[in-house]
Amino acid sequence: MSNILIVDDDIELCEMLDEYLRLEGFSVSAVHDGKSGAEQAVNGNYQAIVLDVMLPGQNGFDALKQIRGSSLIPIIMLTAKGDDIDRILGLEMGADDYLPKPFNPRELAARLKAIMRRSEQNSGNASSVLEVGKLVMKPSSRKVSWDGQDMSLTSTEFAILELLMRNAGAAVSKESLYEKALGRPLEQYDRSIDMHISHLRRKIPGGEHLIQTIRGTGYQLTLEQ
Amino acid sequence: MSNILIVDDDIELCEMLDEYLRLEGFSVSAVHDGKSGAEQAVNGNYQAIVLDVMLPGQNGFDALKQIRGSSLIPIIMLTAKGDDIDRILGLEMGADDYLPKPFNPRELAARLKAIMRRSEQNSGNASSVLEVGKLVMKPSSRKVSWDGQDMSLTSTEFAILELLMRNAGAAVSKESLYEKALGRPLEQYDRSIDMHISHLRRKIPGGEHLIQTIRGTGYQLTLEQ
DNA sequence: AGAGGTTTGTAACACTTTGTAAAATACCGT
DNA sequence: ACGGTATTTTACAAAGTGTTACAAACCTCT
Repeated sequence: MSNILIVDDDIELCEMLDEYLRLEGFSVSAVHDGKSGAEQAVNGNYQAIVLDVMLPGQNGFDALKQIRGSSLIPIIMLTAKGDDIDRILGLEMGADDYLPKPFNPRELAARLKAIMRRSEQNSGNASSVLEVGKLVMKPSSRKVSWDGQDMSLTSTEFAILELLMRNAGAAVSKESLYEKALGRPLEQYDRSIDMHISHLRRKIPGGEHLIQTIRGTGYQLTLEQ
Repeated sequence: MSNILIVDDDIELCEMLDEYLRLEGFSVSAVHDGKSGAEQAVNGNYQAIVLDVMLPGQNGFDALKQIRGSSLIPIIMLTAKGDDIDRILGLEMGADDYLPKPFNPRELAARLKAIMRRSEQNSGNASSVLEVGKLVMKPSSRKVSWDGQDMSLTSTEFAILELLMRNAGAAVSKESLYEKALGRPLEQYDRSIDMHISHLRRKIPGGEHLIQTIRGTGYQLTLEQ
């Protein structure tokens, strides 16, 4: 059964969606402000979130950021006309899809199914645990272990390692490491990523083999040991 | 660079999209019927497909099915106004997204970026192993061994050897070695590939026999030992 | 076979990128 | 504001890559 959380202050809309989505085989809950939305969203009971941009108190963007801080749960944003689509879908915010109001509930159902299908495909291992050899990472609880032993990483090291693990076996460019892990573009003579890589290599046993340098390109996590 | 294939019989629309998507940093090609669309889509040169539902000859759904038969390339369907059912069908048939006509090109660009970002994340693809005689290469773990013994190659040497191994038994032109391994065009008096080949020959036991010079063309890995 | 031109092999050097220690700065909870 | 941690900058060493130069191999034409 797919549990959907709707976060919208329009109570009538929530009831209507509840009714329609139940017919489509979803199970629906609703809350009406961003703060409770963000709290509920990450409690692990839902498979997808429908999140309105305009909310009383904390707005939808803040809620989105807060949720993305600890979860990759599929999120559809309900936007007002004219909102900046690029930002909503972009890495900055990280929504999976959006739907401009007013919308047809059938379309919401279709998009919900689509993003849930995608996220199902993505997480071969349902519980969103990343595993590469003896390295195990749980992004939701921000824990990493090597061969069962917990290791302590700083948040930047964590972000970099997460990116590398999500692309294990393939090179990740420095550009995208800066962009996605540090949230800023790579500038000339900027060496921070190199420094963090250096630290990671030292912290992870066998790190110098695990994290390979692809000169002129970036870094890569090796798949086989 | 991201190559996009547009499959739509509306030539004006194609030109407009071409223009707009180029501004957004995509590289665009267009074909105008489903049959060529399906053929082009799977040739490996594109990172995403924009596919109209209404096409002369083979319609968009057939093309979609055909493409999905052999590729998981990201596909956005362009649907006619009003046909929710078609849209839903499209998503259930394995399109990654859809956009009802008429649409804002910005929205297409945003959705393209979104699905490409997703598919980039997904491709933790199975690690293939390349074998040519006693040479074994695992690109995902960046390891090469000769007769079971690991050898250490630099990134460029690795890239060149990978290309040669993927085309073992056939000549690989210097042009494509420069283009694909060094990521730049071959310029006059540029000898770097020759240097790297020289190093490779020295590092690989029996390298002078293994890597053959095809004068005036390029280099080739011999199949027999 | 030999002359003359072109392409390739490789050593030596020049330049670029990366590794990492250490210092400087930013950040955060108290 | 203070102390501790995290991150970025700086500086220099080490490794990798590109350029130059010349010798060797090859091709073409006579």
